Amino acid sequence: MALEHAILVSLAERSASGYDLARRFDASIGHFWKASHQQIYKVLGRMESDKLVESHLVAQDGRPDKKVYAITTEGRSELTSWLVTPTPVEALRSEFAVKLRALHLSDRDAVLADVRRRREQHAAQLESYESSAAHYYPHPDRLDDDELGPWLVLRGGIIAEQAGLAWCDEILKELS
Amino acid sequence: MALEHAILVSLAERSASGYDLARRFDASIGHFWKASHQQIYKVLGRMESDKLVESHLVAQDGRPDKKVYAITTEGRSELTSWLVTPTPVEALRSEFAVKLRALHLSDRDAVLADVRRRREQHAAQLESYESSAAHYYPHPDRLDDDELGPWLVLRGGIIAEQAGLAWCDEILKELS
DNA sequence: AGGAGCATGTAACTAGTTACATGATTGT
DNA sequence: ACAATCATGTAACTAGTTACATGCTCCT
Repeated sequence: MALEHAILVSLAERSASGYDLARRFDASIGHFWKASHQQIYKVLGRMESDKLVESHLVAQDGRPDKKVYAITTEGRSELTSWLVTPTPVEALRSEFAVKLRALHLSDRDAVLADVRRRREQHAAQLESYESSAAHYYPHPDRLDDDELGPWLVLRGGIIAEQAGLAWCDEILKELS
Repeated sequence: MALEHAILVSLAERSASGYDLARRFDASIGHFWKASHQQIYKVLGRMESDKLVESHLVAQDGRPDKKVYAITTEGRSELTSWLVTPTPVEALRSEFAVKLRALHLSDRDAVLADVRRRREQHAAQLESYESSAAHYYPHPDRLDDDELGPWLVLRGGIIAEQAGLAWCDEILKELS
């Protein structure tokens, strides 16, 4: 399961509670790996019994206690060996492509509206990635060692959104 | 569940057995929606009890009998209403992006080898899409009504593979 | 008084994967 | 003799989603 590994990556950077992880997944990593808090709590529980992570309770004032998880030595070695295994190409699953393929059975205006919606979503996501890039990496030609990975991931997001946008534009050209 | 709808699209074009569907999913639709034969049989069973499809046995000589499924009127109306509902943007899940993000914890050569592998896979897939396009749609400016959808889907595949390739090249440039 | 944010979870369900199981025919 | 193709499935498991559940504090 890759969520486990995504959590290990995140905890390797900094220890965190389930709640913290859920927020991190909403922000940075979450663009490439979504996870709900329910799923995170469940997986953290299993990871703890597998000794990949360990937790200790931290009392806070004015806020509920939190259970802070840290990666263990075992977790780190699991992470290291996962990092160097070849990654299987992920199967892309596109409901939209299935609908588009059935265009001749469908309603042209409905498809058109759907494509326009998608186009706007791609445009918005692209803009958000680009402003992240400008904000966090103003000098992409001079990146620290630990910035290169995140930067390249962000570039991947930008490239993917541009491609999504280009596809929508091509569809719109054909349909309207 | 979108597999149900992908099956309905496929059966709306032509009736088929579970086995036939599995092969179709391996070929055209499968580039955008993978499904194993086990899963297809299971879903077909449910769809039959839901009256979206109906089957009859066809005896063949020299080959095992097959159960040919056809879309029902109810299936067709389900399909029609699904086709016009707005499509939620699919969350992209990239194990590769998670690994790349952890580049500073990883082995540079292993990542490099992985990226090269992915690059070749994208290149191979792109070539396969492009030869499909050249073969099935030699005149993309004069497409029949029922060809436009599949053509646009193929274009989406081409655009996505080009983007994947471009990303790999950018990573390779940074890493080597 | 009400909503947002902090914090943790359980339960039930749906979707998808992997392993197992069978058996005939056709081609090398 | 052996592998590939045709043909259909079951069983066990893993991953992920949706709905439900609780309770405190801070801000408006």
